[in-house]
Amino acid sequence: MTATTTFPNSLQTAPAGRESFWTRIATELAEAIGRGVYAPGQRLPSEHALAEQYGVNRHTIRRSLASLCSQGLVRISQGSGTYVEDFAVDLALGKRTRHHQNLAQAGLRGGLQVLAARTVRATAAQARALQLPARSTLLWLRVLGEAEQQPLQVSERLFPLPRFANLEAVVRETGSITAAFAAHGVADYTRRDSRITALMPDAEVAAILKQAQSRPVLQVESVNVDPQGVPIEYATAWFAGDRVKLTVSHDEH
Amino acid sequence: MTATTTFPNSLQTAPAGRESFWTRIATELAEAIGRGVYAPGQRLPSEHALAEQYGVNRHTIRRSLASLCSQGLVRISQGSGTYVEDFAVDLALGKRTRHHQNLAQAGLRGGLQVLAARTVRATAAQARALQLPARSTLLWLRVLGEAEQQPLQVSERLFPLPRFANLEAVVRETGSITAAFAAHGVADYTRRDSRITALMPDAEVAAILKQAQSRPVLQVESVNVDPQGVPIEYATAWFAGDRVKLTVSHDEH
DNA sequence: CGATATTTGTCCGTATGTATA
DNA sequence: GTATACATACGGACAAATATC
Repeated sequence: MTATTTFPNSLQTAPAGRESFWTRIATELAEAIGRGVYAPGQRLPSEHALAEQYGVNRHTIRRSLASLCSQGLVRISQGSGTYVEDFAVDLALGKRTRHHQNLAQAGLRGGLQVLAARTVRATAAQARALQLPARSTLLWLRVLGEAEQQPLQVSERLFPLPRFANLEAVVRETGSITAAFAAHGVADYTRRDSRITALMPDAEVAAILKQAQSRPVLQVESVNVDPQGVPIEYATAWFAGDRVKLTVSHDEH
Repeated sequence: MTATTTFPNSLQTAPAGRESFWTRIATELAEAIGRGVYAPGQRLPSEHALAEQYGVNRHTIRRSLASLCSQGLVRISQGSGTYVEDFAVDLALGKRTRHHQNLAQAGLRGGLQVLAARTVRATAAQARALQLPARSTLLWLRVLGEAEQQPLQVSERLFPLPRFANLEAVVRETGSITAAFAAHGVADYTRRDSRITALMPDAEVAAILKQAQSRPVLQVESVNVDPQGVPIEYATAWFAGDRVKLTVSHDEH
């Protein structure tokens, strides 16, 4: 009963040269979902309730919801209700995790984009993970992973430096870590392990992921090794908690 | 300077029949860490400052900190300070995930505790996950997983009902799902897959995990199957994001 | 398991404003 | 100006799926 005022009940037909009611309501609902007013997985008010709330007929609300459904923002379930879609993407987390492959499997287009690059000295923990001497020189990349123009993850990746000197340029060109490794003679690589936790993003990560700082992120630390078992990458990735679900398959072995 | 009142400065020796100063301070600090007063990675006040704050000798504080360090809650670094460990527990997530085994591996004591139980009808999604007809009767358990008196996870678990009719009683007795399965003729079981995401807890989950509602949780959905591949459990677990890190090892296969 | 309430899906009809021929 | 086609919006009725007790 709060937002009724935006829709004057006196004029029941679409405004003259302006957009239609159902379009306006659809965008309002989409924005509310984006702001977290309706959290992922949560049920929207019933069509009847929304109709009353916006002061329009139930059919008008149905038109709006159908639009949101076709956009993939909500899932309509007969007899149950209309729910905010939990996750846009279901990413596989396994021995051979590849960003492009993951997206292709989900039927999405996207790639990696280098946001920043520089050379750094390894901290104690980083050096240990990469099995290098402390304070070794490393290539540091901040990389954005997108799918369908939506940011999915941002990651900070460290590579041993004499070996992968030209890596940044290749990643920028191809948008692929796999391709960059291949250009440096690493035809194949595997993920040794992944450490996953949930935390709140800092302002920078939240801004890059285009999500509210009050929404959580999945942090995944991982080490990739070449076929000889030599660590070649130590990465920390932050995934948009609302847009990503990580699936671990245990069917191997 | 807020909690000084609980420690009367006039009485400097250990209270008669009550717990010792260092134990009391240790639990207070642990609770403060749990409530997020001291965030993961943050440096605690110096031993000198804590001693002054609690009105005790620095050695008493050292005793408390040593205890917390042995419990894995803090990391003491000479010349630098005492830091809240980012994660108290590193849990393995694999084909054979067992709560007790996980805790034992981390050198912790703990178990499972049935908070609530009832029989429910399967929703469409649950029935699909368990490969059962819709609206099948299921056993529903809400289970708390603790380690060292600290809540680590709370889970909602669904079991097919004619088969596991007596499961609740055995779990209550033994504090172990594995034992309860064994009592029902399931000597071994494996996890088929896990779907992981980050989200904000509702008031109920936050209360059970004794964490602020503004701290994120890791949600893990999983399906366990018996040796014949028949689903026997569909579980959704919420882990305290600040106290748990999930490690996925990809070294199999 | 069954009865009942809730919620979405589909159909009917009516009216009005907009664009086009 | 008139006729036609189309999009939008309202009101009602019932069916189908789901939730609740």
